[in-house]
Amino acid sequence: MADRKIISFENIKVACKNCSLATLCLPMGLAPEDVERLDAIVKRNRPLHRGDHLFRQDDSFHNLFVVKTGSVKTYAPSEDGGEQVLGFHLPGEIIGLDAILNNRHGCSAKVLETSAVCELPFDRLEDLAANVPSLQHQLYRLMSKEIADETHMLMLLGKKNAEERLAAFLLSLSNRFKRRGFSSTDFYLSMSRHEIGSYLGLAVETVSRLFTRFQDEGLVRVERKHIQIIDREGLESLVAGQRNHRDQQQAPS
Amino acid sequence: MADRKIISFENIKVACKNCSLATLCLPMGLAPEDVERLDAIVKRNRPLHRGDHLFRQDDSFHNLFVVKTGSVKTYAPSEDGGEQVLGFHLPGEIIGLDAILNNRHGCSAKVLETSAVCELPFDRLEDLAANVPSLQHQLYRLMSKEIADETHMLMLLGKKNAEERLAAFLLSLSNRFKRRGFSSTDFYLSMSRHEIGSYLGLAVETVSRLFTRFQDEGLVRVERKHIQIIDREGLESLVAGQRNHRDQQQAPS
DNA sequence: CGAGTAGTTGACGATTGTCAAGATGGGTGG
DNA sequence: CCACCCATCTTGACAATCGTCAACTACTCG
Repeated sequence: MADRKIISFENIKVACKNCSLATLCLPMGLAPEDVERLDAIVKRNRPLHRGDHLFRQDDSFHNLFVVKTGSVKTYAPSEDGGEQVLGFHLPGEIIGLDAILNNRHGCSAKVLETSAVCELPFDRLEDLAANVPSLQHQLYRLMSKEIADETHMLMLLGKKNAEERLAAFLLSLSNRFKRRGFSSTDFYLSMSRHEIGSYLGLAVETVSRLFTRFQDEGLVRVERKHIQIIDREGLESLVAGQRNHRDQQQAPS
Repeated sequence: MADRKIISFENIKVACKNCSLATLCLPMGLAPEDVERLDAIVKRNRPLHRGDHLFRQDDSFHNLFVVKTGSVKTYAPSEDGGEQVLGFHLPGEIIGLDAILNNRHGCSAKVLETSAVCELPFDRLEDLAANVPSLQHQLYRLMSKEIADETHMLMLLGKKNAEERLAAFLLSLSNRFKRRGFSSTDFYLSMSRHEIGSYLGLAVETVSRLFTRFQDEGLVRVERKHIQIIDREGLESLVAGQRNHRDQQQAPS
């Protein structure tokens, strides 16, 4: 644990070329000299702490952010102080792409735990991309991925029931942890039940009940924030909609 | 009516520089000579008819598509022949951006009525964008808009009830028609009740009931596909969640 | 150690989906 | 040109999922 912390803090300072996330982040597919040019515009800040904001809704847009370690949530604040959670972001994931349109952030971003975050001035990134085709392409790919991911989420919210949503959520986290070199079967949630519910369009109580039910059914072991995936296939067949009847509907012509 | 048709068909052939959509499509903000370069790579096809596909899920990706006249739906087919509608696309809107990631279309696209569609070979567009900064920026903006729009839809599906969803849908169409020079208060739906329901995550019957209720409450006039917005403000206050209680929830910390 | 927040569990009700039957209208063929 | 047919839409009755309210437990953090 102490070891992990030290490694994390060293990571904060490392340039893209030495960063373990290079294969899923912006540098993916870039030639070494182009990575250096990218490195030159990346700002690396001190670690942020739980509750710190990367930006708030309506802030003017200057930088994209990439999570390096830790996790971040994006959310839409509502007048009455409520929050609709829009996404959870793990290391290597880019935040802020929706702000290019109006040069203004459409949502807020807050770190969920002590996290390191890289900052990329978008205007300089855009200039660099114009001169580095592989970077330009990678930017398009990352934006495309954001669109595809959100489309996937639309399907989840549009036609899946509570149980399918939570199962899909757990599997998504599992897969993302795996790609980042963490265990895919044993991890800690950095977000609250309430935040999970908000993200999945469910009440806290429903999330809580589902966790206990999944545990009773032997799909997972849950101990507050600590999750162990016991029966991955079971979860997958839930997502596939084994019990989903709305699926059968047709939307003809 | 005959007049409208003739105008539509003339539109099909016009180059970007003469196209009435130039202010909301790719050419927005481009210098005239750059619009000509863009024109050079745009393919303009014969009109498509109801039910024709632009592409199907898993097709390999070569072109982006822009609706010129008519309307198109994107949807995710499911094994059993069902469809989950992902979006409805009006003139000036780009389709296919989610396919850049894997060079493969993640959904299918089908025209809802006789429509004209422009085709843009993405690799040539990418090359051109690298040499025309304003085009590159416009491409980023359009992708950003796609992300922002989907985020908006996530909020709709995540925390709005049936009535709020349908009201938001009608207002969205109204606004989009207005920007395109059509009436914002009197229009025809090119999609079925079933497709609306699929898009909004509701059963057909719920959509149908809501239409009659909205009409009874004097918000709209509905006559099958013909919609007239009577009380725009009433619809807006519905969307704002006048009756929505889930809104009051907090997602603390 | 105490207070407040997060999580769990139970009881209940409302919204919305499901099933079924009927109405409407557009399209086609005689 | 009319009539029939089939898909779409509407309406009603019922049921189930999931949200709401409430009480209680268990952490976490000063």
